[in-house]
Amino acid sequence: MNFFEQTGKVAIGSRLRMLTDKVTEDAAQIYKLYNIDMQPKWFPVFYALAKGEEKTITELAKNIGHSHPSVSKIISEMLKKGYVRESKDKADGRRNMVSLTKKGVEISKEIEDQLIDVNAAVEEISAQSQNKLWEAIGEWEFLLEQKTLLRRVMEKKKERDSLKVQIVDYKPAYQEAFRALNVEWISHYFTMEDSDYKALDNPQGYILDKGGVILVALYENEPLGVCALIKMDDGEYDFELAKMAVSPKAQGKNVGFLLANAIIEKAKSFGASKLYLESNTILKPAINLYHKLGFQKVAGKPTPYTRCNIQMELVLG
Amino acid sequence: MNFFEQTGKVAIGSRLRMLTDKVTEDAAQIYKLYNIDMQPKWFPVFYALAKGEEKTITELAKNIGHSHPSVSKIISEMLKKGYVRESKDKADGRRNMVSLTKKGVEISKEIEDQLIDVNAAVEEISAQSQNKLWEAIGEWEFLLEQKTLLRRVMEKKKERDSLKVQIVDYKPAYQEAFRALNVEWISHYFTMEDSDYKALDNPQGYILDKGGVILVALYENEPLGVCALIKMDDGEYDFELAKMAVSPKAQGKNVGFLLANAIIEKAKSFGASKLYLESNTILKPAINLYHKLGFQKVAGKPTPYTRCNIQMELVLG
DNA sequence: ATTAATTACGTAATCAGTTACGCAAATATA
DNA sequence: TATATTTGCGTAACTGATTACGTAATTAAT
Repeated sequence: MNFFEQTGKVAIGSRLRMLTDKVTEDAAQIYKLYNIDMQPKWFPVFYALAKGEEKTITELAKNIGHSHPSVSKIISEMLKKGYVRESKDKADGRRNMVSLTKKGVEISKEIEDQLIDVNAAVEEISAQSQNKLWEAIGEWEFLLEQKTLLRRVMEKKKERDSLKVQIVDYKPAYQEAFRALNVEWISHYFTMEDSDYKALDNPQGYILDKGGVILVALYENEPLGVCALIKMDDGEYDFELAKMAVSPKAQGKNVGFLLANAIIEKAKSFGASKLYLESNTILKPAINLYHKLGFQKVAGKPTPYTRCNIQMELVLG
Repeated sequence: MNFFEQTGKVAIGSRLRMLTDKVTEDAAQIYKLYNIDMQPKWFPVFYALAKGEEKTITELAKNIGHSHPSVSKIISEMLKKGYVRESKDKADGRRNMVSLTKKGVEISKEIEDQLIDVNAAVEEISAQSQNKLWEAIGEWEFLLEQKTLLRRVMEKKKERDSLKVQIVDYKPAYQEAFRALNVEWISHYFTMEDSDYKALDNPQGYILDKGGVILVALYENEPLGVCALIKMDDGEYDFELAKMAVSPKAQGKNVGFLLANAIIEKAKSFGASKLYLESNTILKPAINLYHKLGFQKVAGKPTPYTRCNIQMELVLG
C-alpha cells in the first residue's frame, strides 16, 4: 500500500488554500485595531472606487476579479453603511453607477494608515524569506494563463500513456481485432463495402501475401489500434496506407500517431518512395494526423470506395 | 485622491485567493479525465486513509488540516459512494473509526496515475519559474507560525505611531492636561488624595520650583501623556518619578515608554544617581513598564499615599 | 420596424468551508 | 463515589464566494 507515499506537489492547491486562510484570518481584527468600521471583503471595492470615479457593478467586478453578483452584494452592504451611493446611468438604464460618499471617502483615508502598516508587515516577512512569494505568484499566474493546469496534465497523461503503447507486427491472433476495430468506425460513419470485407476477413491473403504489412498497437497487451500498408503496382505508388483504426478507448494516447509513424518507417525500410491513401474529410482528426505526417492532397486516382472524397500522398525522404 | 495608489502588497491575500482558485478550478475536470468518480475535496481524506489504517474523524481532521465537521461531512459523502466504512470503537464509544473499503482502495489505485501526471505538470511549472512557489509557501507558513500577521501589523503600527509622539517640556498651557490625565486614572482606580491635589493644582509651585521636571507627550499636538520628576532630599534618592499618566486614547502608541525614557534621561542630565517611585500592583501595565526600564522593588519608605502598595527604585548607570 | 442577440445586474441556489452548540462518553477531581 | 471537566463528533447556522437563471435595456441584423 505504498501509493500516495510521495503525493508531493499535488498538494499545492491545499497548501495555497491554507496559507490564504492564515493570511486572511487576521484581516478583520486588523481593521478593528484601527477602529475602522468595515469588512475585509469590502476592501477591494474601496480600492477600486478610491480614485473618485463612478463605476458600474460589472466594471468593479472586472477590476477586482470577482463575479458580478459578489460585487452586487458587497455594494448593497456598503450602501447600508452609507459608504457608497448608487445612481442609474441616464444614457443606459441598465447600468448602476456606484461611487463613494463623503463618509466612504473618510473611511478610505482611515484605511491609509492601516495600509502602510500591513504593507510594512508583509515586506518584513518577504525580507525574512529567501523565496519571493509575491514574484512566484506572478510567475504562476502567467504560466497558468498561457496554459491551464488541466491542459498541462492532459499532456503529461498523453506522454505517459504513449510510453505504454507498443507497436507490434500482425499475427493471426490479431485478425479478430483488425476486423472489429475497422468495422467499428467504418459502420459508424459510413457503410461497409465489398472491398472492406475482402481485406478484413482475409488480411493474410489480401494484404500480407501480396507483400503488404499490418501493424498492431497494444495498450496493456490489448490491441487497440491497427494499420495496414497495401502493396500497389500502378508504377507511381509503392503502398497504400489503409485500414487504419484506433479504438475510442485509446483516445488521447497518441496511438494513431505512433502507429502511422511506425508504418511509415516500415515502408521506408522496404525502400518505398511514395505512399498513397484515401479518406473522407468528415474524419477531421484523421486528416489532421495525415497532414502532420506530411501527406499532401492529390486528385484523380480511381478508387473502389464510395466513401472516399480525398486522396493524399507522401513522398518519402 | 492618491490614496491606495501604491496599495501594493496588502493585496497578497487577494492574489493568493485568486491563484488558489485557478489551481483548484481544474481539479474536478482532471478527475473526469481519468474516469475517477470522486470529488476533489475528498482527495485529502483518501490520502490520509490510503495506508490502510483506521482513523477517527478528529484524527483525520488534524491530518488534513480541516475542521472536524468538514471531515464529518466528507466522510458521510464517501460513505454513500461506498468508498469508506465506519465502525464504533469498542473501547471508546465516542470514536468513529473510519477506513477505506475495497471499493475505496480501488479508487485510490486509480488516483495513482493521475497523481503522477499532476505532479509532473506542477513540476513543469516549477521548472519554468525562477521563484519557487512551493518553498516560498513553506517559508511563509513558518514565519506566520512564529508571529501572526496581526501581531506584525501591531508592531508596525506602534513603530509608526511612536514616531509621531513628541516629548516636550512642561509649560503652563499644559497644566489643564497634566491635571486631567492624572485625575482620570487616579479616580478610576482609587480616590484622589490631598497630596494629589497639591501637585496637580499647582505643578509650578509644587514640582518645578522645587527643582523638579515635568514632561509632556504630544500626539498630533495633543497632550496625551505626562510624567513628573519630583525633587527628593532624603539623602538616598534624587528624584521621585510620579504623576505619570497616559490617556487611553494613546494606547498602543508606546507613549508611556517614550515618556519614562525621556524623563530618566532628564534625571541623568541633572546628575541624578537614584530614582524612586510608588505605585500599586493592580496597575499591571505600569509595573511591567517600570520593570522593563530597570526599576527594582524596594520596601520600607514612608509614603503619604494610601494607594501605594509597591515601591521601586532605579540606580542610574 | 421587427426580431434576435447581447449586456447589465439582481435574486436564488449551491458550494466548500467555517464557527456555534449540544449530547454523550470518558477522564479527572474532590 | 459523585461531580466537574474534557473529548469526540454530529447538526445547524453562517460566510464568502460561486454558478444558474430571469428580466429589462440596449444593440445588431434582417
